[in-house]
Amino acid sequence: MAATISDIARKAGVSLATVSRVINKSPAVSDKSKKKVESAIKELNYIPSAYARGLSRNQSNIIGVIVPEISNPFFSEVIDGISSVADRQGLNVLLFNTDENIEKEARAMRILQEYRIRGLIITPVTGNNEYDKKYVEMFENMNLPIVLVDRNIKNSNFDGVYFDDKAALYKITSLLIENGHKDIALLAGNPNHVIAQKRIEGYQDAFEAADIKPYPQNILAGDFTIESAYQLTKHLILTHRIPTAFIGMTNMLSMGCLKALSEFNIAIPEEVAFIGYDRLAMHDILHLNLTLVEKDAVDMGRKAAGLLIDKINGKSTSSNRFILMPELLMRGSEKYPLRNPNERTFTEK
Amino acid sequence: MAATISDIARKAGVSLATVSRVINKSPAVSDKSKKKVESAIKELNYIPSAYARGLSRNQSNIIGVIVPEISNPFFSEVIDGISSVADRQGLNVLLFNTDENIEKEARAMRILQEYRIRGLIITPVTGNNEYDKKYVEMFENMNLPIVLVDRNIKNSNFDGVYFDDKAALYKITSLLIENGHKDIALLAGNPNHVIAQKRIEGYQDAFEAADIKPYPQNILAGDFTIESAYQLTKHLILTHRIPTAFIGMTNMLSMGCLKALSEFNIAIPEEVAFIGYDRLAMHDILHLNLTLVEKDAVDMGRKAAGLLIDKINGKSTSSNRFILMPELLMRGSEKYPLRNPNERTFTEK
DNA sequence: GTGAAAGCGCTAACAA
DNA sequence: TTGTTAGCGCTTTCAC
Repeated sequence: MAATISDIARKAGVSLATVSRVINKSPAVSDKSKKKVESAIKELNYIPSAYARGLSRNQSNIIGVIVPEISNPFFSEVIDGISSVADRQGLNVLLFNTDENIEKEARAMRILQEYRIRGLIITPVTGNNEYDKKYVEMFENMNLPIVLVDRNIKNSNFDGVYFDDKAALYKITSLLIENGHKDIALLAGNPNHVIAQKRIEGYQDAFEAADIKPYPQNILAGDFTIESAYQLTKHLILTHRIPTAFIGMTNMLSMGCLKALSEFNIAIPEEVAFIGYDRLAMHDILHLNLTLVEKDAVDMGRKAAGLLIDKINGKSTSSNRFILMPELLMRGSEKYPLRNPNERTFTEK
Repeated sequence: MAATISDIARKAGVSLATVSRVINKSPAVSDKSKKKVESAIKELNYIPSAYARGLSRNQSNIIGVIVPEISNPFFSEVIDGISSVADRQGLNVLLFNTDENIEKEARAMRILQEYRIRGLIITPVTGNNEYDKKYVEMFENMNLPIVLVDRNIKNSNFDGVYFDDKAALYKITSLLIENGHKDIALLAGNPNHVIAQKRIEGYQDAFEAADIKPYPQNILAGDFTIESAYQLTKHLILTHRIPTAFIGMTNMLSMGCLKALSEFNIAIPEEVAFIGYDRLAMHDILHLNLTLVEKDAVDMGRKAAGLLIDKINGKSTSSNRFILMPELLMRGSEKYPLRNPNERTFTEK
């Protein structure tokens, strides 16, 4: 059995209260008592119980972090950012991975409440529109500081750190249009998701602003996996034609699309233009000088944690929502292609 | 204030014990009481306190997970594997990221002890040989089920899930030698680390077995970052010559090396052979058909969690150590190059 | 500067 | 099947 505070008190010849004061660095303790207590602590290798403390203070040091896909680099970087800030504040991170699964999410939320967490940082599972309405109730019932990351909940307005994806798509699309593109494919993920909808809007708005009609079949709908983007791109190449430009709506979708392009040896930017999301190590490594929207996940995590901590401390200022504006990193892959790859014939590998 | 068990008892007109029984699914409760309790729970939105339960049971449901670099895909996948298994067992994951920093690691360990965790899964910080000795004491003093992942501690023998990196390097190097290579550069990370040492041994043993003397300057020592591998490769190319083959000892080192090769437009496998670690999405995407050692991080995480749970349950079988044997994924990049890039002149970009 | 004692919310042994 | 009660280890008031 681990040593308890009374073991220390007995050993040091003082009361429980004094030991507690030493542990909590209360100034009102004589140096002599303090010394005695400290050496007893060392001797018995005493480590206070988070449970006893939590119970008696009726408060925890835990924040909950719920992500939908921990092995996605975006989220592991978000966690990195959160964890570094939380650490500095003496808050500990209880982590849950939902795998985009609503039941898992609900279970995680429940468990976190058992831990009486101080606050919650969550990227909610998406794709179930029915469920979206329940979030609002659920979150409000929890009566807990909550910060969302990257995904807002439909028809609601929770505090959080978001990225203006609509603006990003608008910017990307406009840039391409300015470069002479009209035939622009969009790897659009699952269009039932808010994520996708906002971005598609941005894409369409840019066309509208330029007074051009986009080809509806250029919006390649599927899900958010690499595989889906890969298949859709391949299908487009084999059965239709190759547009002059591709847009990857997320890093996963970009990867799938790039994979297909590479498989057919379609060169960027000589044969097609490409603009994606997120700077990935692989781009640099391969000298793929892609023009990109930069989305700094670590920073988003840090900001989310900062926001949460402010809320925990009641420092809820006017701005409890960060909406990060997209910046384009221009590297040339937006240019109108020199050659038209449609003159070649493509057959399944 | 959250509702407590006594609120429920009062509301349901039963005793605390009965409520507790219902919560813990004890069978010895009449249907009638059960119903009453359950509806009271629902009505008051009662959620038991993990602290009170932990204190009274003197036990937690938490396992600690300590990784040195959460944004490294290897570790986020390990966490993915751990978390999926832990979840199924009703264990919650308290996560710490040490950033390869010993102080942070010590702090994490301390906090985890405050939570009276059931067990610990850790990839210890490396690089400080002095400190390595302390681990043994520290871990043994904690008297806690501990499972290491990927890194063992020097001169010790902790349970864990390891990968036989020495065998991997032996296999890689032998394969290259069989293909006619003699001039093989090894991106070796920091040779003070156990990780690096074992692998260098494998490399050297393969040469010895083939009765060839390796060039000492082909062991490129630095640290484990992409940048370090990039600089070392670049330096080798500019100041010495280009070997016929490169080996990346970790995925990070491979990336740095590939980046430099790509910068000089040195083609794989036409001009140099390359063998790396870990299948990364980028390889597929870019049709870099690299021959690789496969290291399944998610699986290592799952195995680690399985091992830990067995230890927690006292099912410590004979094998509390997994040493995964490397498998080579052969894709052609091991071949002896067709052209000799040394005939070109290389200048800094 | 120090100590006694009540209480945090729950479990579990015991009694009924 | 149910209830009573004594803790679990700590914090915190209050009195000294």
